[in-house]
Amino acid sequence: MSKGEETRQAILDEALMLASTIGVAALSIGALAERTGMSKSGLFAHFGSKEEMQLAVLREAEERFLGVVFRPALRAPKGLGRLRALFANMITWTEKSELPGGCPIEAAAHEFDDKPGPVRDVVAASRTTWRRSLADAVRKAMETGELRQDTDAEQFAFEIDGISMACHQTHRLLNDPDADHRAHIAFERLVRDHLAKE
Amino acid sequence: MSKGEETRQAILDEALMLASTIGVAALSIGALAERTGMSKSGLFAHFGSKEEMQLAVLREAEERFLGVVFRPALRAPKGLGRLRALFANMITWTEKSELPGGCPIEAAAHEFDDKPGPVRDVVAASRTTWRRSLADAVRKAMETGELRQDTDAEQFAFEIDGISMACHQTHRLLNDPDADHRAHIAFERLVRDHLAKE
DNA sequence: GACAAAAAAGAACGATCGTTCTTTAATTTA
DNA sequence: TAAATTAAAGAACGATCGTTCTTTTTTGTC
Repeated sequence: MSKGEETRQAILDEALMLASTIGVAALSIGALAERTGMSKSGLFAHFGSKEEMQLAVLREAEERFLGVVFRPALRAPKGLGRLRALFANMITWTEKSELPGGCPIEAAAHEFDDKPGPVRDVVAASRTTWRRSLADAVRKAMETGELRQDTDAEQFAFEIDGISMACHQTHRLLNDPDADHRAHIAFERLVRDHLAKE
Repeated sequence: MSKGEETRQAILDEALMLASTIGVAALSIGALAERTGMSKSGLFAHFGSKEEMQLAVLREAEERFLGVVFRPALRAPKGLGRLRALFANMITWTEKSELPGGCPIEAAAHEFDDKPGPVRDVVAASRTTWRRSLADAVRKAMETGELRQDTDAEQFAFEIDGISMACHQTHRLLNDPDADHRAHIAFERLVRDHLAKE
């Protein structure tokens, strides 16, 4: 890894932590430069524009998300077990990744949902892909016969996402330590409602 | 209503629309002044500080929320009917209120969850109160015998909030017109799972 | 170790930020 | 309508924003 790539990675590490707490939209070149001990122009040169920096941060966040949430879940047995693993990883991923303020993609989803442009496109694509991954896992659990055949996989994914967001808000804004527990209760109710008769 | 109050209200009207699309944190005195056709200093004088302006916007948003979501639902029969009304109003309230970018409180909840201060406090209090209102409605539906006695009202409120957030994201970021429909399906599944045996 | 290439710093730009003054205009009260 | 009060404008402030230059330093290659 060349020196350039190395510092770029160091910048992104710091940027992710910062974006986690203040959001992607509020990321400023100056603040990030100060955090990394660089000059504004030196840091700027790595991206060429603020927008490119935001895109790089989101791509990095997505890669980490996949590495911490999606890929580890593939080791779980295909079907309901894997779906449970995906959900559990989804709930805890920011803590494991030392992102002190929650998921940057989730933050960006709110900041850019009314702001057309490349950043919004990347965020929307990321969430769409993730929804599809969840729905695929649900369908696998239908194929194994664990979930009912008339299960609506997209609806299932929709509800999982909702539980995750409620958990996030309950945990981060309302400071309720029971948030994760509530999330699991909600998830298991969702599963039970779609369980195939044994 | 004096001239001062009148323009202050006009400012808040515009501020809410703007906050709906760009968020409460991104609200700037200058942009708001331009939108209302006022000078920066003239507008500024109505609040005294940016933070006070943000607080005023959030208080105004909450008041409208209560006026569009909560109070109308009180006309529905106490119990499950009222709970359904609360949920339905919750889903559609920003459209009815001509807030083109969704709920400003919801936006602020994400922007300020890691930013201690009066704004965060107001947002957190608002969400807590709303959760409590939902839980109260659930308990009323238990008293009427419509919902099971062992229903966890706080858990119920948690899940309603999740459905609402998933709906918001599905609608606004993913541009899926089925979002509201999915939300209602999720809600009715939630209700059915807690229905008392007839 | 010399040389080319890459990385970082430094300085400056116009713009906008929140805020503070002073001055003018509009409104309310007497 | 005159006076007193309030509302709004105007100008300026230091700070920060993203970005563009030029210059210096560091890195990789022969």
